[in-house]
Order: sequence, then structure tokens, then C-alpha cells
Amino acid sequence: MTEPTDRHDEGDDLESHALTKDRVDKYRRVIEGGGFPYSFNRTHTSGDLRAQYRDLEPGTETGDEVTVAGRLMNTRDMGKLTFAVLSDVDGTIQLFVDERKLGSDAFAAFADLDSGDWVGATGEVITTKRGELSVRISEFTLLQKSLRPLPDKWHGLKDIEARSRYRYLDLIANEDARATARARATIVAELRRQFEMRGYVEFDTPTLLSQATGANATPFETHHNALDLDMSLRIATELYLKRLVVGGLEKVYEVGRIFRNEGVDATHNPEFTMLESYEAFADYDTIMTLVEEVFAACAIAATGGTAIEYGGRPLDLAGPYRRATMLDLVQEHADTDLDYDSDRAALVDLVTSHGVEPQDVWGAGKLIEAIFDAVVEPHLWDPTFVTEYPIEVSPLSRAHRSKPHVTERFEIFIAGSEYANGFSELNDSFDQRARFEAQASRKVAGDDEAHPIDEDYLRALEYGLPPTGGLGIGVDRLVMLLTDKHHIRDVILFPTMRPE
RNA sequence: GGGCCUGUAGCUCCAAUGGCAGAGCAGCGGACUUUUAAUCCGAAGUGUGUGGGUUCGAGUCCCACCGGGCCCA
Repeated sequence: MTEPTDRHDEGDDLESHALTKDRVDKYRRVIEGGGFPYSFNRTHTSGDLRAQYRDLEPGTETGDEVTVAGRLMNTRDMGKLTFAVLSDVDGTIQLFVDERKLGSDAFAAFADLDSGDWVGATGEVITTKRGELSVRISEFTLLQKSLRPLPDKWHGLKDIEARSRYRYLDLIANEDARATARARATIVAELRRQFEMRGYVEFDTPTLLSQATGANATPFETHHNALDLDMSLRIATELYLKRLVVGGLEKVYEVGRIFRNEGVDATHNPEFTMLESYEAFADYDTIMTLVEEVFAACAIAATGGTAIEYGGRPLDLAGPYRRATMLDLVQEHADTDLDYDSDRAALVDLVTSHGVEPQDVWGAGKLIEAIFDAVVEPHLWDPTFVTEYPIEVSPLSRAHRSKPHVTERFEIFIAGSEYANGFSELNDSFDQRARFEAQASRKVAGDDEAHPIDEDYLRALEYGLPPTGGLGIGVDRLVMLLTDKHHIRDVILFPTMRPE
């Protein structure tokens, strides 16, 4: 993609390139003739027209005059009659450009337009002999020139790098790109609607922190000059939202941008969107039910139903979902009877036999989770709540009310990937301090992603966090699932990329 | 970090073993008053990601670099 770069860098290149020189000349003539309009009064979008004039017979003349506006996509010049496709926010509408209606001067001026130009036009709503809903125009206005040629009208823009880097072109050329962007907006709106109608209230928590907490991840580091303070971008909203519950706000959530300084691949972008929610007096069972309801509602909002396809395989998001403990799943899939009390050497052998190299600091909990990741996770196709995560890997989750070694924590897996994580929140400040200290000692032992001690959060807990059920939903992943996309770049309009 | 693949015209894609770099669409000129990726005729044009190397000759082989994709850790 060096060519577009060069032309971005050298402004006069547009005039030296055969494909853009004529467009620039036409642009200049408009400027010399008074310039382009600052606004335009449209009466109907293409969607308005399709809704209002549905099922007209071929050859209908409605007598109704409308004004439309959009980007000129494709023209079919028949001599004294031209058909043009105008693309607007709702879709497309055909312009019926008849020389007898428009006059020969204006007709010639219309022929001078280029694909990509923004055009406004007024005329009568008709249908053609073939029944195509059209506007037979009596006048038109060039609203702005497009100085560059559009991508191929049929093949569109395919290269995933070009589509991501020049997203505006992707949106112009590929209907699916627009549909996906809208689906994302629909899903996020539905998420908010679901939480709002349950009495949750959305609050903003800080992005810029002196210490990034709430998850095991590497943060982006930055510096505040005036305070001469090293700061991090947040890696979770968790501990701040729980401070709000301590403060008595009781049912809180945030759809927030999260930043993690990690690799980029099909399911990871350095900045992504997570919904976190916390509800006083709820436990993880309540939250699992909430997830079932919210996921089903999002599926219906995005696709019209809960039965979807992902990568060609059917999937149903109607609840209730299967619930199974991590240990049961590991024992089943790895065909073993090892558990949290088993000899460490036996667990290490099992982990190693599945191609994972255990670290010295890993205890039974981490080892069993490693087996789960390798052996169980890829096979969980239908929505499954995996419950009872080990204490060792869950420093913010409350210990299980009746079982040792594990917490009241779940993650939901669908189509082999994780979509949400929730638990009965750890609200005992003494226990939380002990968990933090255990994490700190892991850090000393070389685990870079171990959770740091957050003294201010402990102080908040010491004022009392009620029993609370919490949740985190990976919004980008959920959008991927519901739009049948398999690369996170397809659902993030402007993914993180190397500069050209 | 490792492995494999990949970068050719504005867009989508071809180019046997190394042998004059092509097509479709777009663009340009012309015909056509009911097209739907319109059709037909004509002319032209521009391109091998960057830098080296091997060779009489490199899109093709080698090295480095800059991007991108997939798989693995």
C-alpha cells in the first residue's frame, strides 16, 4: 500500500495521476464558480422512499416530488437516459435521469459527475418498466467532489489490511461492513437497555490510573507531566465499580474501553470494550441467569432470534445454559481422577502431557486451569457456564460457600471461546488482603501479570462491600459471535495498526 | 518469540521450467430513452512493497528491511 501513502504525502500528486486529474479539474471549476453548498435539504432517504412506496406497479408515476441526497455509486448511461445509483445512510435509490425532463445542459452536467461524488437531486417518484423504484430528477446539485476513484463496484475492497486501514472505503464499498458496524451499535444499545431495565446505572470510572488493577494483564504506561507521575491505562473497571457499590450505588455498570499491552491477533486488539456490572445482594447464580437473559436478548436484537450460525455451525443462545464445574469438565475431557488435593507431580505430568510447560509457581489450581484451557475449552461449542474456578487463579472472587480450593466464579464459553466472566465478589477485606499478598509473592517469583496490592481498594472494602455479584462481558467477542465474524478487526472500526 | 504463506494498474485477479508484464472492472472517446455488474465499438494508459545480490536476462532465485495473513508458544 505504498501508492496511497505517497499520494497522501504529496498533495499535488492528485493532479499528476490520470485517474484523479480530471476530478481535480472539475473540483476547481466548482470552486471558481462559487463553491459547494454548506447544507442541503433532503426530504427523503432511500429507506423512507422504499417504505413509503412499497409494491408500486412497474411504470408508475406517483406525481410526488421528493429530494434525495447521497453518494453517486454507479451510472448506466443509455444515451439520452441515464440510470444512476445513489447511496445514502439507508441503502440505495435509483436516479432516473431523463434528458427531456432535465434539459440538455443539466443532462450534460450530470454526465460530468464521477462515481463517489456527493449529489442531491429533486424529482418525481416513479417506477421503471422493470419496476425499480426511482426518482426521475428535474434538478440536481453537486454537494462535494470525490477526488479519488472508488474501489471496484462489484468486487469491492477485499484486502483485510486496506479494509481496516481505510475503513471509510470499506464502508463505502462493502455493504457488510456497514451492516456489521450497525450490528455492533445495536448490540451495545441492547446491552445498555438490558441493564438499565434491571435498575443498573452506568457510571464512568477512570481510564488513567497510577496503578492498573482488576485483572492480570500488562498495562500501557504513560506519564503525567504536571504531576510528574507515571500512570497506566486501565486494564479493567472492576475495582472502581466495586468502590461505587461500597459507596451505596448498589447496581452499577460501565461499557468501557480497556487497554492491555499485549499481542495482536484474531481475537485480541490492544484496546477493546468490556461491559462490567456489579449488583449488591446478588451472588454468581443470579449473575449466570442474568447472562443467559442478556445474551439471548442481544442475539434477538442483532439477528432476530436466538438460533444463530457461527462459522457455518448452528448455535442456540436461548437459556438456560449448561452449568458444569471446571474440575468435572477436566476430569471428563482429560479422562483423569486427579483433583485439587492430588499430588503436584501427578498434575504436572498431566499438564506436560498436553503440551503445556508448567511454571514453578503454579499450584494445583493453576495446573488444573491449564489443563482446562488445553483440553476442555476448545470443545465447548454450546453455551456453557464453567463454574468453581480455583482460588489460586481468582484473586477477586469469593471463596465457595461449601467447597474448598474453589471460588464462586464462572466463565461462559461458546463456540470454543470465552465471552464473560463473573463471580460472587470477594467482600472480606482480610481475605482480599491475603489474596493480594499471595499475588504479590507470585510477582516476586517472576509472574509479571500477577495482581498488584491495591491499598486504596482494601481501604474501601474495610468500610464494607455488601454481598455482590459481578460480571464482565467481552463486547467485541460478543459482536463477533452475533455477526458471524472471526477476526476482531471485523468488529472494531479502527483497529490498532502499525502506521504506514 | 518460532514456523508457514503473502505484497503485481485505482479495485479484483492471471503471468510453465528465470525469457518483451496481462485481463476484467474503473477511467477516456463514440453509439444507444427503461438499465440493474447495462450492452456494443474504439483508443489509450498505468504497475511487480523497499534496498541489495546472483544472472546475458529477475514479478519469478538469494539476502536484508517494511507491511499483511495463518498456525504455534
